[in-house]
Amino acid sequence: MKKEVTTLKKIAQILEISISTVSRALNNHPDISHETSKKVKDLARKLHYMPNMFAKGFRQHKTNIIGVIVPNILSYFISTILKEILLQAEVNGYRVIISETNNDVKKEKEMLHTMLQFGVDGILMSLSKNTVNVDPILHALNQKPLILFDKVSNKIPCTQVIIDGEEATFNAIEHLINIGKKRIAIIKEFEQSYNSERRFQGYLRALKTNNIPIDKKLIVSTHDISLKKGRSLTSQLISLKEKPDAIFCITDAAAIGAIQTLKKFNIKIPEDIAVIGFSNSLNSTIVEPKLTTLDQPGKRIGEIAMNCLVTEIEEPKEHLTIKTIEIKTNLIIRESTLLSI
Amino acid sequence: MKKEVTTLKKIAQILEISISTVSRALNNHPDISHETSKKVKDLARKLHYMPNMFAKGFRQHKTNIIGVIVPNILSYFISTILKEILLQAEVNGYRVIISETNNDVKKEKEMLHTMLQFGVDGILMSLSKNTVNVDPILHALNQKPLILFDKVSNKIPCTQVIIDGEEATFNAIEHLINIGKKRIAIIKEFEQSYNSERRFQGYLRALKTNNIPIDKKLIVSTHDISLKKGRSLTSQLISLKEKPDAIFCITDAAAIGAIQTLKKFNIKIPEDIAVIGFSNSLNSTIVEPKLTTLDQPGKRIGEIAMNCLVTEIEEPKEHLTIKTIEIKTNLIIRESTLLSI
DNA sequence: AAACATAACGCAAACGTTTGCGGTAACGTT
DNA sequence: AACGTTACCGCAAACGTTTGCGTTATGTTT
Repeated sequence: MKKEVTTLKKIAQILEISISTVSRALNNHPDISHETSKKVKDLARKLHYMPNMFAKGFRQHKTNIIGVIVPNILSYFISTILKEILLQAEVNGYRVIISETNNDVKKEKEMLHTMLQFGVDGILMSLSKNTVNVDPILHALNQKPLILFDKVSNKIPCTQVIIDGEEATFNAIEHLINIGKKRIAIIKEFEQSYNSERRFQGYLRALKTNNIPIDKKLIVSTHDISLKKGRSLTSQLISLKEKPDAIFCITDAAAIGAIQTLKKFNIKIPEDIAVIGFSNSLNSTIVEPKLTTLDQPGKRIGEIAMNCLVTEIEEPKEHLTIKTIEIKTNLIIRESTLLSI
Repeated sequence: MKKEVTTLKKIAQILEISISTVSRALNNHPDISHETSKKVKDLARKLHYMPNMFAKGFRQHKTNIIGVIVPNILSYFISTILKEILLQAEVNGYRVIISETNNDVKKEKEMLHTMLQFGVDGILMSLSKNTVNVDPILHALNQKPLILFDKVSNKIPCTQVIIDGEEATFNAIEHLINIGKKRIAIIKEFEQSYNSERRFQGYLRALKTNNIPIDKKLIVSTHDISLKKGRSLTSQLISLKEKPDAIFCITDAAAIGAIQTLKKFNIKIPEDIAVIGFSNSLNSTIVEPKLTTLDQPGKRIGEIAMNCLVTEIEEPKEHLTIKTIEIKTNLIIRESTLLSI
């Protein structure tokens, strides 16, 4: 199992030169003659020399590891982001440690601590659902570059990368209005959800802009949005005296639940009630009718977040970088809002 | 940004004792008096002491990092495994570095190299689709504990954790036979896919056991199984003179494609043609009719793989551990095979 | 009282790498 | 001939931690 490991020392001994020369040769230091440089490199290759990352990281206080903390790895959207983060990390010569909080604030704090202790060069993080005390994060931010994505908080002064949910929702609602819908319901989360709240703002603005009165009965909220909640809240909506003629859900899962319930009660989609989701998840094209939804470009988020982080790591500023990058998104129109006129 | 960092040295200076004593105190070495031990620990806490992992790993040649290499992180099944790996890693005090190969053999080799160079304590790996040259993996296996899961190869002498696809498929096919199906088609991958091949063996055995002749026209293969391929291969199947009365797909995605095509041609599911998939993915309950499928307990795989690896790391043997752990799975019967008799 | 055991701690080396500084030789310049 | 320059290389310290061994003081046994 154990293998003889080649070090600079060994190479130096064989070649009868000093360790420093070997080190410099391998790092292309100009002080080394082309001849020795070549000898060293050849031997290093032959002996399968691998620099000991620990000695290296130990010396130069740089680990080339980036920590990523997300609530739930099972989410397709998150996976998309992770995929791109991994790619960009590789391109930039970093490795990635991933941790999951499962929306547990205590764990979130622990993971943050572990990562710092481990000496990551920077942190990419998506907050868990009920992070109220941001002190641990501020503390981390004080030590290493940290960037928030998707699930963010305006209480934390750092670079944040998010989807422009406000405008996205605005467009989606206007699309519903354009196809003649007037009683547009929304299924959302409670106020503490940043994303939900922004989407709700877009909903309100679209209605206001188009002079449609706001009916509080058409605004329903839940703590844990899901397919099941989509179903139950939809039952609630269609039992109203004045039914909605469209339902906007801040999540594809909820939208699919809505569709299932509507079909169960033989309500025609989109003629009677149109449905829009949010995410452009895989399921949105499997469900029938296919779901109109808002694309969530996870790739872009991952790409931007990672590149911002690398910049902050490699070009450290005196003061914290505070900026919010909002990524525009597209409405993908499918059968659930496609009126065949 | 930079923060004063507390080291053993600093604590030692303040307390006017030696560094070794501080180290031992924090590591609960018996040589240290309870009194000093307490003083040290108190001060350490007060100064937010964090052991420098690099100095530590450097000293004891142990990183407490485990490398995970998978073909594609976007797969729900893989995500499930990863989720459990992360959990078990945390429980056992390890951190996890994840890399994606995207089924690129060259990248696979690189990742392996990087991980070894980085000094991971062990590797968990799922092979990419077309890994033929296993030398790099053998080389890695020679240096550190390595365990394969899901996508494995019998050319590599190590612990392997897989789903018992043979028996699973056998059960699925027998289920089809039990509901009266006789011309059972299979949509699979070409021979080089280990998993596909094992499932195919189960298919053959089930037919043989039940004295059903094998019709080669009902066996279709592809290199890249997917939803689209599920569609096209199904069109191919239903254009046969003697149509199948059931289709078994080695993948949920392909099965959903099959369902879509069957519906398009107004073929009744399951009366005319029944469909079974493999994975119990999220989509399998969204599609209509809901898909009968085989559960893939990713959680179990992740759990077992991780625990085996930890054992191999912490209790090293002289010889390589060679064993294959096959996890049984359940048939989940849903509408796509539910004949309402 | 001598010999020994024990508890508690310090010394110093070691892990593999990087790097500032200094040194040597060879050459070119006045 | 004396000096400056350049190219190339080695010495040794440093990073923070662990650990074998040595040391001291104290207590215990004969």
